[in-house]
Amino acid sequence: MNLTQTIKRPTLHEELVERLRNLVVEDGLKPGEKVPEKELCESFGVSRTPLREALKVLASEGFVVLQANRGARVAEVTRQELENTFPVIAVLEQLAGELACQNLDADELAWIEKRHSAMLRAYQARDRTSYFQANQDVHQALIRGAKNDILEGHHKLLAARVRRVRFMANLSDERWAQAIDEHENMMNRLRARDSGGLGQLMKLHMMNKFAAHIQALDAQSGDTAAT
Amino acid sequence: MNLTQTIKRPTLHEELVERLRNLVVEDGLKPGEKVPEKELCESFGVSRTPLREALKVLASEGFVVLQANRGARVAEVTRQELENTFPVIAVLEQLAGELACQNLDADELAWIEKRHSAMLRAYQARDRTSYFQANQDVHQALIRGAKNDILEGHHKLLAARVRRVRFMANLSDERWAQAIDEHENMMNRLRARDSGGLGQLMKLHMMNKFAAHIQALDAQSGDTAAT
DNA sequence: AAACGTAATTATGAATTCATAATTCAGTCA
DNA sequence: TGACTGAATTATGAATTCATAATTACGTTT
Repeated sequence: MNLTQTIKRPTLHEELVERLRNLVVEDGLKPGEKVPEKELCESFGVSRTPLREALKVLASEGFVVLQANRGARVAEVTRQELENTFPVIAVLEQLAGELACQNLDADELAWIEKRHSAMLRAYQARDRTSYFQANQDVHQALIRGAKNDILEGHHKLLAARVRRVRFMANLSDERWAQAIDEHENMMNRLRARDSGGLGQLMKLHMMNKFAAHIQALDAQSGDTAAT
Repeated sequence: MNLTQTIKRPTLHEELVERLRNLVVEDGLKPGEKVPEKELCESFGVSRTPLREALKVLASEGFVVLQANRGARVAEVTRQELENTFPVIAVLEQLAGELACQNLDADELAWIEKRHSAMLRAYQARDRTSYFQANQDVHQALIRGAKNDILEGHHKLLAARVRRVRFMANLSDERWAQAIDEHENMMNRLRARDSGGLGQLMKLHMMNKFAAHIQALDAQSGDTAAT
């Protein structure tokens, strides 16, 4: 019996990092907005010290920007940043695909098959919410399956940063069909344990996804500019 | 004329992050060692608040480990971590190579040629220190040349984490010759602006380098175990 | 009324203080 | 002697305080 396990009591600032990051990622705080130290302190019931510690961490992760003597602002997600982030995520997914082929165990593969099926059903029903959930589950399981903490950690951070841009509405019928097709191919490569092939496909899948997003962004800003 | 440029006065904790990270990377604090808050405070002439803020950031970057109510320890570089980090660096360098081919300007290319030549000369003279410097310059310039801040930032962090392991002594004659050969090939691909080719080569170059390091590590620990 | 300058207010970075958890060190008993 | 107990000490996390920079509010001048 292992008695060394301590009671899981995360320190205050760690919890705050989580909650603040969520606030930023889930749009509780809008980009460019000033982070209201005082209000957050009382709403969380903590003093400024741990909150500010958390802000320093968030800043190093790129979610907020610190200005000397002017506090923190929620970082804007610029188009430039998106265009820089996407290819990095893509190569990380490529690596994840390669490693997952080698390291996935049977249980994990079964789970992925299950979520993949759920994703297909969601597509048939044109249920965007379920689709996105299942899709994210598949990708996450592939990353996990790579069994590489460093890879997982960096991927998670980058993914969180782009998740702030709400892409769900951007999914066109054509792109959706294409994405489904790509996922089918990925599953085939995975079942065959073709690591190079899966890696290539995942990278391509990501690049296609991102290209679609950028295109949608452009169309959007074009609209806005025209108005 | 741009008058919006502010006087570069970095905040205390930012400076501390730099200095502490350096201390860890450059081995001023040994892995596993407890981080002596008090001494560092007086040696830097600051109070605990900014120092602890810096430690939180270092922890999120993986250089130190925080234990609740037991302060910070310098993170150990485990073999597992090295084996996980290497492939991630490798794919980032691959991407950097691809992007650098597309985005390098003439000045940057000239600088790389210069440092590449210096590297060759250092090899002829078997001058390890100069070789490592020139080699690092080349790689850094290639990363910079990719013109992708996200890529650069993540690469820098990962590179710092493995730099803590002192590999210089591990360079065998065979591996050295091979590395030089790989660099020549890389330069040829770069001159031809063959982005896919350079990417492939850089990834391979990294994987070979890392394989050699792991081998050396094994030999070393084998020795130690035998003694 | 608009623009400027100055005082009041607020927000921020950093030092200090405080409560508590961890560690050290005696002293006790087997 | 050596393991255990419990008080003394130290270290740590978090709250509070403090000095100063930034912002706002208010008069003054034109």
